[in-house]
Amino acid sequence: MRIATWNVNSLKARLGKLEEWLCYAQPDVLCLQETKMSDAAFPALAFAALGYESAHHGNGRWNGVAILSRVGIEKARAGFSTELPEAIEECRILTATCGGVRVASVYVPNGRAVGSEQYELKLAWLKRLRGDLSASTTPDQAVAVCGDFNVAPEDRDVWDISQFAGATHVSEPERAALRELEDWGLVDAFRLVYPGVDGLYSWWDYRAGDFHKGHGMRIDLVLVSRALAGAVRYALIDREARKGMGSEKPPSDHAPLFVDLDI
DNA sequence: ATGGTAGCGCTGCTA
Repeated sequence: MRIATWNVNSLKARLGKLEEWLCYAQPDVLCLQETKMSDAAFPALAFAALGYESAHHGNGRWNGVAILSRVGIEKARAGFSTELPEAIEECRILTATCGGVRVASVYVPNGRAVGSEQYELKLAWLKRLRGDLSASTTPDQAVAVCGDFNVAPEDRDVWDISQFAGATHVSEPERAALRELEDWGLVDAFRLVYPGVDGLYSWWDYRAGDFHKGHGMRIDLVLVSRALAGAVRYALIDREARKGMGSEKPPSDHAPLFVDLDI
């Protein structure tokens, strides 16, 4: 099974590129983030034409997550398993069972600035995610949590850690919240494949030519449960898709990540 | 040079 994740930064703006990418990358399951779309506008028919069933959770202007699957979608659930005020969940998580794997597409809040109200919300959201996982499944089951975590797990996951003093995405509380997910029983699949390779990123700021300078961060992750870790065969961040694939329209600021599992 | 770009949508917010 090839499972992928991509923050598309507006599905409406990226639909053509996404269709093209589906045709050559051939994922079995794809988690999308930042669709910036309402459920009513979600182009399910376009995906069905390519052989994908889909589910979407979005309100329109901000956030929005989706799952596409050509190995079935069952028991789709928008939001966390227990009700929370809308301001906390914000259309940032969608979970479904695809080909026997419980898949979550997550868009973790950005956090804006360390110590801000939004930063505290980010930490609370990650804690909530862990609570949700332990309430609804176990690491002995096939689970994959995929998406834009807005956290770089280690210093080597950013282009120059000295440029990030006091910044979000690298702060210790954020990393600790991510480690709590791993302590529950999730493994960073990309690092299983590239344990010793630095300089591999999934996001680059649109500004200042950051992509071409190699000024990026690895914040898009596929976390697999212990039950699946042994099945990880290959992983890749598709930097070509970040280049724009020859189109005039700008690409997303994120590259897609896919992981191949022997299941 | 305290900058820069993109999306949404029409004003300024979010990233």
